[in-house]
Amino acid sequence: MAELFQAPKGTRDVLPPESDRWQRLVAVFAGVMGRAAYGLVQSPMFEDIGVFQRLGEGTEVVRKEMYDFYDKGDRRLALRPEGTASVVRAFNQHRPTVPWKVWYLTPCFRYEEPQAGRFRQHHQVGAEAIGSADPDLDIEVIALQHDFYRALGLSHLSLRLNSMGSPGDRQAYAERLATWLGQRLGDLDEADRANVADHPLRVLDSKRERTVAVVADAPRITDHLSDEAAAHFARVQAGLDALGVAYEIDSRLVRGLDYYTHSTWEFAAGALTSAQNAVGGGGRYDGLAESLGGKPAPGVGFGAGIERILLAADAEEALLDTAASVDVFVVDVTGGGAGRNLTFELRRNGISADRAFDARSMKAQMKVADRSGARLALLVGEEELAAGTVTLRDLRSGGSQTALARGDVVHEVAARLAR
RNA sequence: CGGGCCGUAGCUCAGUUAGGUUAGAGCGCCGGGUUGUGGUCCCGGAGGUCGGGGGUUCAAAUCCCCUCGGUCCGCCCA
Repeated sequence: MAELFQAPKGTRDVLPPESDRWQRLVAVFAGVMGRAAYGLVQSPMFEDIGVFQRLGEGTEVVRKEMYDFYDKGDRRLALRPEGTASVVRAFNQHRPTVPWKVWYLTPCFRYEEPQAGRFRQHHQVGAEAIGSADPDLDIEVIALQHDFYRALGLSHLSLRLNSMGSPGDRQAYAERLATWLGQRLGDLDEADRANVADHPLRVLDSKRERTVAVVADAPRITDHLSDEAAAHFARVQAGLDALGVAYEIDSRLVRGLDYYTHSTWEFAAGALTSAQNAVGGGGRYDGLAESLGGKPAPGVGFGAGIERILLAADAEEALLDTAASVDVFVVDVTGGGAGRNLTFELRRNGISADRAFDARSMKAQMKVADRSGARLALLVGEEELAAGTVTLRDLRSGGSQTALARGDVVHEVAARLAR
């Protein structure tokens, strides 16, 4: 026997019926974004590694989790670890009219140890609005993300919101924080000390006990915003209030990616007890387009992890599996040809239909018909074939049967299904 | 990168503590229950190198060593 291959570590096959939940999730997302005039963008799953390195040298994602490789042309490429960078790169490349409002569905790759809600390949839906600094776009994007979760039936979600201020504010605050933390190095957890000088904001994100205790008293970014940034933040809060999107301000919220300015936020699933309870997050990234070599262009967007959303949905018993079924099941005990033709005739007239294969017995075919969930069975035996008829059996109401002329089948079935 | 738990049929698991007849169950799958008909019920069947390798022993799913997976926690993140 040849070696039995398995899906690589940290990856999963999504099969029916679970894949049906994916389809519905994506359909809900496409609906929410489509109604808000966001269009689908498809971009390559790999890019020049530089595109992702601009996400920030302070991020774990870039520092040690990148799936990078050299291709046959000696180009250094990487599989995308997140969705925003490629979209911004595409924006720079194509210069669409602004604001450019797009959504995406993509796998993301990160080389890390798998655990509950964490994979080497996971999937995100997300949206970006690029080319406008209007705080109403921050609001629009946050509210759309919120509405997406609600449309899925999720209710136990919390939204934490923060502002990183303008790029200047962020820089000034980082320096202020580095100085403050530098005076308390000895009190920090050893593992966090290395970040103080170069990536002080990362220290705010630490979950280590000693560090958390120290950071509780650290200066808050929201106390050091410029007037302009403070006004932006106030407008965002007012807008969310007006749209009924609940949130709490968390001035220590620092997300994993370094490019955020102004609004930054994260949705967590209260129903998830695992450590990986973030189901999505986003922020404004006014400096990213420029750092990717484009003209300066502000932008704002979010990503949401499909696997995590489905875990949260499981916990809330939302977005449940629905048994996929067809309307009609065709049983043919005359060899299969008549049933094949009838099945396609139904399908070509917009009626979902399936059939059995391998010339099995009528009993066996009826079992399959039952499992298929079909409302109606159409039976073709030697008698029907000779008489030019098809027997219609109602599988739900006790099994009443009627004979139909072969030529009337589609019409009759359609009429029955319409009831 | 550090740590815990777990690998026996397609799935969920017994059996491992005190090694011993052809390794079991439920579900699922296939066939049958007399002359074309599902869901309940009954009968039968297929399907497992007990994760892999080595060792101890008359004898290993069971004991020992190594190894590979899976899973979960920390850290980090969706």
